[in-house]
Amino acid sequence: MDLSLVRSLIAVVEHGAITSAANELGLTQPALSRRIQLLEEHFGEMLLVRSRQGVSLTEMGRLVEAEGRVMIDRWERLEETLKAHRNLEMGTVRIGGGATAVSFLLPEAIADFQRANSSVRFQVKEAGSRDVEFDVVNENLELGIVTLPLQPQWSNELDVVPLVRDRIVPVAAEGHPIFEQENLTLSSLQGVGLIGFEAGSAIRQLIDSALRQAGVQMNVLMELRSIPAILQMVSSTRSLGFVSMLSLGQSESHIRPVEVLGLNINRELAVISKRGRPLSASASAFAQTLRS
Amino acid sequence: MDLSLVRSLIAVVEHGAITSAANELGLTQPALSRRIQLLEEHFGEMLLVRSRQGVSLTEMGRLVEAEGRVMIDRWERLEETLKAHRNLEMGTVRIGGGATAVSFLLPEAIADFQRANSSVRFQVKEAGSRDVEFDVVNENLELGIVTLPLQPQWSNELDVVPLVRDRIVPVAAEGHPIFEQENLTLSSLQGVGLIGFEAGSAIRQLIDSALRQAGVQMNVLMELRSIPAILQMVSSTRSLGFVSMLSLGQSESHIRPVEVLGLNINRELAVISKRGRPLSASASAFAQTLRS
DNA sequence: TATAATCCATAGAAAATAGTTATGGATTGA
DNA sequence: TCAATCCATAACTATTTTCTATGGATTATA
Repeated sequence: MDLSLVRSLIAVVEHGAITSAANELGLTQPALSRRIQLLEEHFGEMLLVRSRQGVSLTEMGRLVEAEGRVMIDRWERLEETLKAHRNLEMGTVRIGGGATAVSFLLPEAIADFQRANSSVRFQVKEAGSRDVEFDVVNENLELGIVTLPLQPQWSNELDVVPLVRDRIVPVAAEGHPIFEQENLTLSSLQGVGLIGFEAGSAIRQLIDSALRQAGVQMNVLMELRSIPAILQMVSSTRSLGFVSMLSLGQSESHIRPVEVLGLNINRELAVISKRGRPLSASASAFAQTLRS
Repeated sequence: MDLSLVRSLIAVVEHGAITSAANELGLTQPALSRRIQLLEEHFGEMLLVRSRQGVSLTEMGRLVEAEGRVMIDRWERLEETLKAHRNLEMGTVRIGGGATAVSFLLPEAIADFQRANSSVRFQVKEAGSRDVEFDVVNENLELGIVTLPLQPQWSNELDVVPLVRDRIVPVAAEGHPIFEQENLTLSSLQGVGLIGFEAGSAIRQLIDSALRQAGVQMNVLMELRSIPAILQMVSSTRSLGFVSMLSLGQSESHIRPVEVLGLNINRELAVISKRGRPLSASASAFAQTLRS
């Protein structure tokens, strides 16, 4: 199953003689002669007709040559493909992240990256941090952006690179009565209506535990998955929401953070990848981009 | 460019571990380990991630595996194809012959042959004997059925197997006045109207030289290529034709040979093939059929 | 007609490659 | 902690490939 034997055959056919083909291949004539014999032995067929004025293909030789060219071409194409991946001229980055990461970190990072490497494609999956961790561990995703800390069971299956420190703040629409009050404290939030992330999500757990710790019980009116939906709801129902500062940055909305004394919910986002598994060239390059 | 290395990779992937794959392949673990390393070296990429619980593919490994399966499949298909040709389950016989051979020898022979080897295809070229010789010498045809003798210039480029001795006879339609005469002699043909083969064809040359030798001058009314056309003309114009006995054998026509004392035109048909060039299995088998 | 030249094949030696045995490091399970 | 189980490495051996040298056969040339 050695394509280089087929390649020898093709060289011989193109030169019409073993001797001159051997020269080109940097072999001696007996060596090349032997290689053709090996191929003939393998297929159990004469492939060349030898004569004084060189050689020519038999019918079976023609079949082997034609199919051999295809196989050699595929082999070379495969080499090219691998090279292209190395040079970031090809490739797909499979990355997952939570709502914040996918909506407010990735778009810019991907745009940056594609400016330099326009041929690399992206598959982005939005899911809860724990789901993303699962997918990375199971190699469905190469990279993930998740809220720390990791699930302990997987912490030594993953490589973790801290990415950004993020703050979760209560928000309300401009003109909401809460902006009238000065020196808001935690207890002022008692019983206030809240639009939250769905139960079980990492960010929701952070918020819940922070409020529980402060002894505040808020009134969860609604649970949503996406940040834009939450902001929309905050705006139209004139209730409170908790969202990441990252999601307030650029958008020109009338939603504004509410300063509450003593309320400080922080989280850390990190890039994860499966430990011990080398990243593809494109994923590796993108992870680099993310970190800067 | 060794597909057996790729095959090793695939075996390893399927077993999930080098050690057990090595067992199946009848190799030792270090040997198989080495083969994978060779493949990795060739492509300049890690293809497997090694860990305590076996190995798994990298992204690039996946590419190599997928493409490798295709290439190995093609290689095996090629082996099958050659085997099929050997077993006459495939193949094409390219054969040429003159009008008589193509119309009156080949149909039956091909039918016989295909009864036993239904998958072998035929490409039949009808041409003058000299053209057929040319095509066989130039390997456009594998076999030819021609009138002997060969063109001397090619006689040592061709293998010749005599096939059948054939007689060329004058023919006329039943009821033609010539059948009234008894003891026809050559001189009775003097000036008689003749439908003949086209000038230059082997059979025409035979007839011409036989008549010339006998000192008879016939009157060539028409020159045609195909035997059915000649017979048709003989019938409708009520003139004489010269055709091979072979072409009168089976057909139930009202054309009958005319006995002329002292007129004996014979020719020998032979199967030719290019000397020193092995016939394909199907051509070889068909040549065998022809001879019987 | 002989002679030289040019193919390809073969034989035996040399070189290169691939495989085996033996061993070690690392991780997992008992 | 120990044994077991992976894979990697090293040194040796076996096999395969290539090279050198040669010969047979055919074609061109003297």
